[in-house]
Amino acid sequence: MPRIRHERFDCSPGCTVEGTLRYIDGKWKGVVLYHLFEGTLRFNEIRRRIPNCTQRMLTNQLRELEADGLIARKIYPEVPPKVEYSLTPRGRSLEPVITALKVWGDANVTLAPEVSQAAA
Amino acid sequence: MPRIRHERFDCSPGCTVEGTLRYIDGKWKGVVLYHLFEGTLRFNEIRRRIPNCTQRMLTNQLRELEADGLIARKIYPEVPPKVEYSLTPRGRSLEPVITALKVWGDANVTLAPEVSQAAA
DNA sequence: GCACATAGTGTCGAAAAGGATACCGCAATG
DNA sequence: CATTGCGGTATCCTTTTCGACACTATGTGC
Repeated sequence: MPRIRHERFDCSPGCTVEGTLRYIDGKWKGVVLYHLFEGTLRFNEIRRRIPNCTQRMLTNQLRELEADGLIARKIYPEVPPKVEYSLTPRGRSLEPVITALKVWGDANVTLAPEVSQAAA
Repeated sequence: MPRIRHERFDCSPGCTVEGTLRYIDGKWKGVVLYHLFEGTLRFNEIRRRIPNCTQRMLTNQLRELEADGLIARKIYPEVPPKVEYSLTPRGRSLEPVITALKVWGDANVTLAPEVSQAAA
């Protein structure tokens, strides 16, 4: 479950902003959503796209996104397990938001020079 | 200091999304930014607009936003202290992002029933 | 028989975020 | 003299988040 940022969302006129943030807040949710905009992916396909994320964390994030109705989880009862993740319409409706975040990020999140080389 | 979501932002194609999130992540940053879009505000003016936020947390969030170059802090060396907060150009450039968050939130973050009647 | 791939789960512990409360100096106000 | 408003700090504590690591069952290939 994501951090519950405010138990009530009428605290202030801008609180739906925080409300949206509550859905995409979580260390890897933004990236997961981003990759799912490309299309349906299996668990390990996502995992390979986000190598820094541990299996347990990925499971957590996917479960939270599913609980929030943003992604759908389809299990194929085969014997090498197969699970596919895809966006729900609600999840897909986040696209402009993610896009806005990406646009700003591309312009402003300078993959910091000292970070990109040292990454200490 | 905000949570450092990823020490590297080249981990995955969608990582600038997370990079942007890093700036606005923090329990009250979204609301603070939202209010500052209205114009310059003094410390206690912001505080009164976000009554659920404690003084310590507000100070923290403002300091982080300042450190990230999103807001400017102007101190008037008067004897009843006076400090004004305003957006920097960089902060103002976040407006489309905050707006996208708000638009989605207004449509999808259903203010809990008892809340939405109060908001009506 | 052994390792590998699949999609997870369980437990532990460190670190960070966030909340509660008390305190600061100073001026004006009552 | 006491209180209020200003813009914070300092301290303590709880909750949440996140990462490391080990473990599961099943089927296939070697």
